[in-house]
Amino acid sequence: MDRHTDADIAPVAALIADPARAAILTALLGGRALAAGELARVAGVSPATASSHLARLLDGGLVEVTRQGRHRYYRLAGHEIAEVLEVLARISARPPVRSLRQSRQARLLQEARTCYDHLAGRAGVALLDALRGHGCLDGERVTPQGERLLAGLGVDVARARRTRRRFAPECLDWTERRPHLGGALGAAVTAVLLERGWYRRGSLPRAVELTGEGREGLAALFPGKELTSHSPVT
Amino acid sequence: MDRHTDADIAPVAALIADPARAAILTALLGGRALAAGELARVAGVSPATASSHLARLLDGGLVEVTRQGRHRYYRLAGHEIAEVLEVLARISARPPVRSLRQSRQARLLQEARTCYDHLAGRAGVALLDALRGHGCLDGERVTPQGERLLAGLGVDVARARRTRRRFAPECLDWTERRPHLGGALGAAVTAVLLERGWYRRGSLPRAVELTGEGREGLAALFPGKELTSHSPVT
DNA sequence: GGCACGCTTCGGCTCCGGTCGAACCGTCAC
DNA sequence: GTGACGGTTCGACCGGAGCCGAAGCGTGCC
Repeated sequence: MDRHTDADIAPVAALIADPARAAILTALLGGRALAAGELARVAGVSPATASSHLARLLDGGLVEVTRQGRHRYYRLAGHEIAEVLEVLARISARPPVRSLRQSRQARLLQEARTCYDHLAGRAGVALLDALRGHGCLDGERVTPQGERLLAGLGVDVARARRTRRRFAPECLDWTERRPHLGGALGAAVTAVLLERGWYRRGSLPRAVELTGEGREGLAALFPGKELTSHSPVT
Repeated sequence: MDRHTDADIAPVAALIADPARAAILTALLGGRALAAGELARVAGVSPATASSHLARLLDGGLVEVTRQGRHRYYRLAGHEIAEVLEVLARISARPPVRSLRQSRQARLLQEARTCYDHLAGRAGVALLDALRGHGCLDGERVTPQGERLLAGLGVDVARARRTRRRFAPECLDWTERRPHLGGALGAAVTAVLLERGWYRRGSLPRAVELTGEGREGLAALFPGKELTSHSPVT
């Protein structure tokens, strides 16, 4: 068989294969655009090296850039890219935890993080469970009851449905090994949760944390459910 | 942020990043186990080089091997690996077609191929459409009507449901850009189609082709639907 | 204007990893 | 046994890619 009849996956894989670039891409999985300097720090390389990596990622279409003053903010080029990184993470070994600080950071990410633009980790899995448990979702369809609940929360379900992106796929969580809500609906719900201040961005690029209002709001929305683990991460 | 708190995706990506290894993995997407020599030919490298690549893939857990006499047959290490390759293919550029022969091969693969262990290409997409169009599937659930139809075909739906693998996810087809049936159910259905001789393995590693019985059988099963394109690939 | 800062470009260094031929090991055929 | 064949291992070669310091470019601040 002639290999040229197939899509050429090697070049894209090569872009992800470098440790510095992988670190950059993983940091961008947080969904926010980050400045080149920050990314250099994240990847543990000099600004010169990071710049060269970013140029290659840009050329390969994995990231996009916007200039703002003397900063250049980089972000992932789309949710398909995020999907590739998530799927890769699922079959990659989790490196051993080396320090107390790392262990705390790891636990923060396991608890609640963004997966590009939707909620993941224990919180994301629990949210999907709660939606299903309250009969808001049937497969990928939103039930009438779900429409009411989401509308009350401020989620524009109809708008999410109009996008070309898949509506409400399950996204297998690589720390929990169980699904959380992805797709256009997952992104819309997560955007609302952040706007309302129920979750806020944490100190790590991908981490988010539940706020006091969030705890109350979610408890009212899903009575009898606990959306996060009982012991806060310390 | 410390990058060690995340799964490190770079090593796995590096395994896929080499053109020869990518060709080997893509060939193994056909779902069959192939001998080392065949894979060397497919990748366009010497047996020595291929052997070194296969050793690395084995070490990285991407492939498995079984010895049979003086042959060693390699296969993908699981459907998660196949998933990674498919997702990567989706964001990778399709290389330009260079010759008539390649163009014919490409058209064969577009028409019908296996995606590790389930049917893909136009045929796979049409099959999912037919199942949905006849009310056999509702989201990921099999309807009573679907149970009857699949049982008549000889698919053991209950057994597919018992596996730990996801039951009936949609798998976005990278040539058609529309979903086909994946997961445990997709694999079970495809196995039956091959057992019955409705499809048979083609000359290319991943290609399959509809047989005469297959055309009749599918037409009887899904009256009024055409499961493949009207013009045969020549 | 002048300086500080963020980022990129350039040049040169180093090293990892892909490549093959040749030799080696095991299996099958006769 | 002996030869053919499939596959792996070894050793040597070579090119590409990652790395950094220094210099260059543009923007913002005072």
